[in-house]
Amino acid sequence: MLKDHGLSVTSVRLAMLGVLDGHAHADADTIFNAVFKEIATTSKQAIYNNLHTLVAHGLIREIKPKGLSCLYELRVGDNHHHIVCRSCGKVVDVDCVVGRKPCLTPSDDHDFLIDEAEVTFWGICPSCQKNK
Amino acid sequence: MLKDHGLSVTSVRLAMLGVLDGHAHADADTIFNAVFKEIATTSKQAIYNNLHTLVAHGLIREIKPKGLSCLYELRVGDNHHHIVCRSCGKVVDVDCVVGRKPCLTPSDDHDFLIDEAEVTFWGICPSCQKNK
DNA sequence: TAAAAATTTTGATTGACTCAAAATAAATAC
DNA sequence: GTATTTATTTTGAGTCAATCAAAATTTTTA
Repeated sequence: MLKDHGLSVTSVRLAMLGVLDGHAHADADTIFNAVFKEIATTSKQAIYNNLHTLVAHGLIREIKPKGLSCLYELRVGDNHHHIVCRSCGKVVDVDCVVGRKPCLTPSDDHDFLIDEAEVTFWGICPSCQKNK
Repeated sequence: MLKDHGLSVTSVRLAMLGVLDGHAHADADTIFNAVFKEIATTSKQAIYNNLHTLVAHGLIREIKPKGLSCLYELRVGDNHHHIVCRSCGKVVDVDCVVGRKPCLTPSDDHDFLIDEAEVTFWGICPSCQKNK
């Protein structure tokens, strides 16, 4: 997968992809800590470098719900959306509401060349509802 | 308007609302600089304090497109959406795609109690299209 | 007008993220 | 396989939006 994109295969990258495979919507710090358990010499900077590189090559997707750090996920290219808990910040995926290429058409595009519609649902997750 | 919400009427708040009235999607720094022209003794902290207070009382709305600082606008309660230019960061409003309470229903709510659907369209604005 | 409450100012601080350059590892050419 | 080139990683400093805390001031209430 990395080679297909002309990227070097490094232990840090493999570890990062492994972490994301087991933990969608992880932030840079979470990924760093998880990778650090395997590779004690790794650095935050390497994590940031690779996150940017992988995003640029479309291997991972970056989202940034208000109030949270950037989150990363392996699901790319399917234009799925997210529900975010206002209370604990938990994020879950939801398939696109409308169809394949969904809400790509706003009521008025103001002559913008639109390539993505990002949808974020906000609410309270089940466990935070209980704790209230 | 401020009094209706039990808030003190201060010169800084009036100036801020005036700025937002003339300039939707302004960030804290922009608002500070504009207010500073009227009230040379004002501080960034006062701006931040009031932005939070006004947001909490629902008098203004805060959005935070990825890569930009928090932006503020007077249009509240109508669940409108935004188009953001990937190149220059310009933001424009779009009315809700679907209707009054639009996309409030995702394909699967995962038992979240959802209260808002935030839609951000990403693309290239007309003037950035020309400069390409 | 005085007392109480809210706001503003001032200054320090945080934290995610970035920048830059030397050190190292991976890929390519021989 | 080894040398060379290229890409990645490490290290350390630095940025910037935003936050925290407390004293000073303004606004509101009595």
